[in-house]
Amino acid sequence: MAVSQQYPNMNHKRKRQPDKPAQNPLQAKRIKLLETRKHLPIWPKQSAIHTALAHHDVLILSGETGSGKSTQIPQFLLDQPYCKPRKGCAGKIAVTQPRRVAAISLARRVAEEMGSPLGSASPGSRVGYSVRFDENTSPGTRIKYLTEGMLLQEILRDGALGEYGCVVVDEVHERSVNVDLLLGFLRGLVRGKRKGGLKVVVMSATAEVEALAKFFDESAGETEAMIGGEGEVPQVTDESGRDDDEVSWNGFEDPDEASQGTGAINGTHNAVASSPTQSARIYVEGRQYPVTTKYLDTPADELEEAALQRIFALHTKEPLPGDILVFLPGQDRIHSLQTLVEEFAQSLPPDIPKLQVLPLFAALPQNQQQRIFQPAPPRTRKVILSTNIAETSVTVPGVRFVVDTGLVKIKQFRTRLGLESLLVKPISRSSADQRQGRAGREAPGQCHRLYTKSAYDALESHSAPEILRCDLASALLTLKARGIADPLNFSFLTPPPLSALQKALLHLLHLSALSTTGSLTPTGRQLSRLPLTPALARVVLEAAKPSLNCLHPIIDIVAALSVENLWLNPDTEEGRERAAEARQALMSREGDHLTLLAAVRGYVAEASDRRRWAEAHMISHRAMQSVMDVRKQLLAQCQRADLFRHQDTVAAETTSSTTMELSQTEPILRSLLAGFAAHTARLCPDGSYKTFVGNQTVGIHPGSVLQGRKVEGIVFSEFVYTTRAWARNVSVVRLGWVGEVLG
DNA sequence: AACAGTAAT
Repeated sequence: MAVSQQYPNMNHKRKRQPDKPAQNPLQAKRIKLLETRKHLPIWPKQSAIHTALAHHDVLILSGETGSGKSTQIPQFLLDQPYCKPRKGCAGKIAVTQPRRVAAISLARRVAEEMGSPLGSASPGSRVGYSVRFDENTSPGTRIKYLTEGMLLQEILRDGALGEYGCVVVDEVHERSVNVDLLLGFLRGLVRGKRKGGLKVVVMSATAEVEALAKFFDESAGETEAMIGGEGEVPQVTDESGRDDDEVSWNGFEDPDEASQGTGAINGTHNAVASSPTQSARIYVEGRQYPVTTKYLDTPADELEEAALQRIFALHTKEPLPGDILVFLPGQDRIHSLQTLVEEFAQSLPPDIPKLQVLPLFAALPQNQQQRIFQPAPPRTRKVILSTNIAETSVTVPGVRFVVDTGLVKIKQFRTRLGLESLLVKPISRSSADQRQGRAGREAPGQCHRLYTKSAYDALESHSAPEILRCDLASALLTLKARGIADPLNFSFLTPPPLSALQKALLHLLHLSALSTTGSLTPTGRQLSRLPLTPALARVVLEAAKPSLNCLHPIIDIVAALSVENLWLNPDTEEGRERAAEARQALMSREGDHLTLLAAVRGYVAEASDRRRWAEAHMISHRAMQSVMDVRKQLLAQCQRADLFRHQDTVAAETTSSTTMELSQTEPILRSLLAGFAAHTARLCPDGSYKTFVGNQTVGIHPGSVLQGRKVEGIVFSEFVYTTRAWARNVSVVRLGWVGEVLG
């Protein structure tokens, strides 16, 4: 949760302090902020929280937007006995966040509230943060905000997390894969009675406390998470078992029932002094303005049409100020609604304020995304057409009206087919409520749902946690590398189907990350250290072999593959033609991977103005900057792992890109095959491509440079199902090479 | 003509 989300009134006018002897400005700020802190809903709960953690190892804290929990809880805990340095434990506090920006902005805010410098600014700084590419801590750090992934990395170094006396896990209701893995590890540490003791605070929006309490409280039985031991697991076999791709998830209990559990503490001193393994619960209310919610009487035939009507009804009836935020499933429908609204806006009578339509989605170039933060021209209402990016990741200012189509695009991994599908689906009730809340951040608001009340009631209470929707190979490798001998019996908050776990183990076996007995191989250990999917990490290791000798170009390609949306996606026909022309010089006949390599090399070689180079090639400068970060990190890690020892570095650095293509194309494509042997297809007489493994028909994605080409074989690093099965990021391979890797 | 929800190591 971003700081700005928790402090709707953060920009209130500050009272001038009476004149005092010269004061440290950090302390002056701290004293001013203290007044604001005292008015947060969480403030009066401080003693209840202390009592709860004095008697329990686990506290489940539920509270909605505006309670102040993300900033205040760590400060409340700081002077408690379990946050004192002691034998086997440095007593620090870790606070995990699902997003980097949230970790950074919360750390910044808490440092201000504590009157402390931030991170490495001073050795005495008591607040820091740690996110990928940006570690900002000092020897004095007592409170560390970090992303979930960073804490998992710390578990790799120290399975007991001896640095911390308390771990606070925030935004658990979002149920990212990483938070689910962390909860399993933390449960193991608390139950395993870690040396020095460990307190865990799990923070969530209200609904799921019952399931969380059960997870931490239920007797361990036979499925304890074991850290530090590498044992035997059942034989990995090729039988895929029953097909349960279509997982239905029951969700959590009703919030009303959940708050009435046996261990509940309702904000007073009545802590239940039961076994410390029993978790405590505290509920804290949020702080939001009221939002009036309206439904359709009958389902809409055409959503864009219904949205258009609602937007114009609001615009003509409601006085300014008050912008409109519309939730749509994807870029295409945002664009079509934008066209409709802009056409209609031209027919508005001159006495009515103007409309400014602003699209918002992650792939949108940064400068266009920034437009939502700029004030509209006078007598103009903004209409923001957004994907679910505005649900949690971006807070749009000025919104008083939300229009919700009730749809979202969801990625689901299909275990049996080995592909991801990206499909438009109805949102969950909690998602609908989250969207509704976006209307009440600055003033009382309205939410207009473009579906009926009964449709809302029929929605799933929560969306399925990511761990039920993703390829589990990466998660299982994470578990194995952190000493979980038998990941099939790991304590998952929501255990994935056995068939999905087995399929992932098999994939890891094929990548030589696991042995046939299921133990982690030296290769598997190396793969787990790279910040890549197991398949891409395997490609990197393959390229480092002396026989292939192409680590430098493979790092460039892999870095580009692990970043989304390198190519800008114009929304007009003319734009698409311009883009094709701009990219002509980078295009490789060998496919998308060598085209990506040419793009990365071109950008690296550009000495004067890289932003202009990116714009001229219709490439996202922001994406390219992250490619540079990933590339740098991979180069450093490969250096540290001594993977460059067999590499001909002189040749890689001095050869021009064209010469390189001739000499290194084959080893590059062969390296890709080592990670993506199952993502290969051959050309059939009817002109279609069919996969070698599974014999499925697959189309070359319209965005590929190989689109429309007929070659004997292809390898692809992404396999997605949308309107049909598509191969994305595709390269040309010889049938003989595929035969070699498939045996 | 077809196509890309959102995070993260």
